[in-house]
Amino acid sequence: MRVLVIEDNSDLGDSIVRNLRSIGLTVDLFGRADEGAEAWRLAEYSAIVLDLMLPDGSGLEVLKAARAEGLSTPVLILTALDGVSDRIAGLDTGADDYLTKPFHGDELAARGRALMRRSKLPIVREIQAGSLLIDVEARAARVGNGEIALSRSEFLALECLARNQNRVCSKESIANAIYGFDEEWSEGAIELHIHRLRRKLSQCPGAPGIKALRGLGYMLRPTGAA
Amino acid sequence: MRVLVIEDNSDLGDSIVRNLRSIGLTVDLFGRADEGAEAWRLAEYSAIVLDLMLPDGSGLEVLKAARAEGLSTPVLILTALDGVSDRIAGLDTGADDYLTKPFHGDELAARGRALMRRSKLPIVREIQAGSLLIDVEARAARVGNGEIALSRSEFLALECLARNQNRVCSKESIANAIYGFDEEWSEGAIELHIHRLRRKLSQCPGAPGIKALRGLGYMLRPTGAA
DNA sequence: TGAAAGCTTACGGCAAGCTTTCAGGTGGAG
DNA sequence: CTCCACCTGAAAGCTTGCCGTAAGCTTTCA
Repeated sequence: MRVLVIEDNSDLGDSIVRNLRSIGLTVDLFGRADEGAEAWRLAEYSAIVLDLMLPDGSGLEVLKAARAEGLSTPVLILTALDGVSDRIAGLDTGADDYLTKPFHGDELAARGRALMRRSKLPIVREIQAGSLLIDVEARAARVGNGEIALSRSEFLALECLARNQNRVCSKESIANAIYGFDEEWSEGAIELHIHRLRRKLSQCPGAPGIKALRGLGYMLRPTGAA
Repeated sequence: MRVLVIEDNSDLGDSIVRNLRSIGLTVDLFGRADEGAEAWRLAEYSAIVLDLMLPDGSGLEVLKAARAEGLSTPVLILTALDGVSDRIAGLDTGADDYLTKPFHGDELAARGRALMRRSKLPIVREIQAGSLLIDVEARAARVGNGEIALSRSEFLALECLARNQNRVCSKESIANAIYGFDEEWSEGAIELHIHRLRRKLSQCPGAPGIKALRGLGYMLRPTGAA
């Protein structure tokens, strides 16, 4: 799941990013309103965190414009402690929730979760793929009783595959699940992650396998055998 | 457990903070009514200590507004010795108890404890994590019959982990359990607390372990082995 | 059969986490 | 007031595990 953060204060921005990442989200951070506007045209986000006080104009206007364009992603706005009017204006303009600065990291994570829960997107806490069960919240993958220890990248790749059962996941879409917007990545790295994932899955009897589709990508195969 | 203190006299405020902290609470201190009002919207407090004489208007009004918004946290108000009418008005407005200045630190602590005991909030007094039992009120951790001696920070960290079984606790959320709003903290310090906690837990056969999830945080593991 | 795509292994860099040490601070006991 | 025990966290060095490049091998397809 992918979240866009638009915040010019880099300390606060980093903290937000770390926090959201800690609950398993992939995060893109931008410091300016126009960059953010461009980003949400390019990628599909599950939620957006928007600071209203930005160096290049009010975040409000950008939000307004985006809603007019048909953006339906849930938006959480950040305002200064005393920006009551901003806050109200924000909610009028199409924000779904707000948070005043300063705030606790926990609070942000909780609001984020609530936001996504309320959104139309079906938030799946557990994904079942044959005998494989992925617990997104606990970041754990199980086959029967056995838990499979996965690294961050491996988990995200598997989650992407499991969310798209019987559909092909291109390397690019897997990369999008693992890496942020501006991070570089190579096909070799994806192949390597798939390789390590396969090795771990194969040690678990009954676990599904990953099939490669030449030129297209990968697919999760319901049963371990063929 | 976390407490909000709204008190403009900084000497008195500090004294209250020290006092409450000494009985194991995490405390946020604010000097103005509006700051306090924002704070209790943002974080979940177990109790609130509110001075009625504040520079920016009466604490009473703020309390009234908050109750109207649905705040159900127990509130303890502080009044001057001769502010009888204030006191009565306070209780009418939705305070749960009062204390006249000057007062003894002990008295404050005792009232605070009583307040939380009486609270309607579903405060969990005991948390079970496998063979580990945490008595929040008595600030004690037990495995079987053996009690584990923990420092304040260690206890709070463990409490945070135990409240979130099968979920990842980021270092930030653990820090939020230990430190107040404006206190600085370092990741190293959290790691250190976890380290000491682990050492104590490991000496107790059957106690759960703490698993590190690289880049995400920590998780309490139901059984010591596995 | 040759090229492209995918697979596998090896290796090194790097960041996260762990552990130890040390010093300052606080609180309680004498 | 002094002493002592304990709690706390900064600092430093060590360990671990993740990640990704690189290189060579295998498979697939034209």
